[in-house]
Amino acid sequence: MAIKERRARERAEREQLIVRAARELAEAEGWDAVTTRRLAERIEYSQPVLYSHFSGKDAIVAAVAVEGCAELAALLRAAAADVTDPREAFAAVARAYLAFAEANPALYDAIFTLPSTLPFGTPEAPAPLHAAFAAIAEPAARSAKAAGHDPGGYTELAWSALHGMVTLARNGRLRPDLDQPRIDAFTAVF
Amino acid sequence: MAIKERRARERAEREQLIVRAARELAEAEGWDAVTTRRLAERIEYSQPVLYSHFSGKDAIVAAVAVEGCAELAALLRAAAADVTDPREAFAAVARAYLAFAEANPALYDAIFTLPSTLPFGTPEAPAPLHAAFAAIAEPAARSAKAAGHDPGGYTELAWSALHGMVTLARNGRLRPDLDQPRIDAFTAVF
DNA sequence: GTCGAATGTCTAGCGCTGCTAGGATTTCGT
DNA sequence: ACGAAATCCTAGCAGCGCTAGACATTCGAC
Repeated sequence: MAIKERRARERAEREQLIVRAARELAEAEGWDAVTTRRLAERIEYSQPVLYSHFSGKDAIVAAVAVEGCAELAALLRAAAADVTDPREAFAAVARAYLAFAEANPALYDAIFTLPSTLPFGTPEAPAPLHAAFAAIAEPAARSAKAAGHDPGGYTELAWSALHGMVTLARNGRLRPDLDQPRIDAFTAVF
Repeated sequence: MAIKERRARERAEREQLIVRAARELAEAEGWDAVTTRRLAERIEYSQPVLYSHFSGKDAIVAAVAVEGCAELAALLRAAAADVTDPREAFAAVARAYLAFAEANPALYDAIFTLPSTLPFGTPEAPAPLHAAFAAIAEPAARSAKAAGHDPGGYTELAWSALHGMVTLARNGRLRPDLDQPRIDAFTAVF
């Protein structure tokens, strides 16, 4: 019985080892550099071992994304925790979101940009996905209401603006000297 | 001399054939399906012929993107052509932009989403790139000014919101039932 | 028309990718 | 110690972007 538990523990540790290796390699060199061979080497197993834990490379990326969602949710909640004004709270959430994306580009891509097998927006989605979305949507909705707007469209528009800023800036399509004016415009609007 | 011209003409036609094949295949099946083998088969040449026209697959995608920029620019200019009110003109541009993205997902990705070798935002960028960006930025700036905002940050924020809406919606991260409220919110803000 | 040079196109193959089949090794229970 | 179960591995598949050098075609000169 103790053997079964040790085995399960080792298995879980190895799974986490794979997810961590993928994440670190992606942040260091981009997702293109995350190959099954490099992951296998990094965890000191052979390639097929990856497949005893995950259905494929996509599933590894999805696991990294789920981990990232949990962290993002926690970060956004913390950003808004001591702010009572809804608009100020959402401004704080927005700044935290942008900072997260800047600090964790590969994680951000895994969650929001890369093709994904994760069931976003469905009831079956893992809890961290719900948590991350709620951590954006709830402060956004409160801010919209405080400004007299209908929260539905505004919430999604605000998130779209954040996401657009992240992705266009990263692709070199936005002017770096307009970073602050852009964020100021964002907080003025939303 | 006439032989030289015929050769140049044939070469240009073949180059255009490659770009068209890539574009059609991408729109039909996504960029993942655009492989050098499939392109070569489709234009009825062997693979290495692609490399006598383009430095690599990236360059083919870039050529598609440049073509798409020209079309987008023309479309956006046409959308705003008969609208005198700056805010209405930009609303029309926004709708045209969203419609373009929806009608041409692969083209949109080639321009705005995929890693690119194109020198966006530099003086050396091909004219269609400048034209497409100007066709977004100029109406946006006029709309911002008409509303009493500083155009710099607002212009880029507006574009970020559009781009965010396109990409998040495509990835299934936005609610389809909020499509219209989201666009209404956009035009109310920008 | 013939021939050689120039130009263009091809086959074959490289290194790399994600993934799998089946064999080899290790662990566990008796 | 032995056999079964679990785990891990090697080797290899099909596919990817790209390249070297061989082969084929076209062109210009005679």
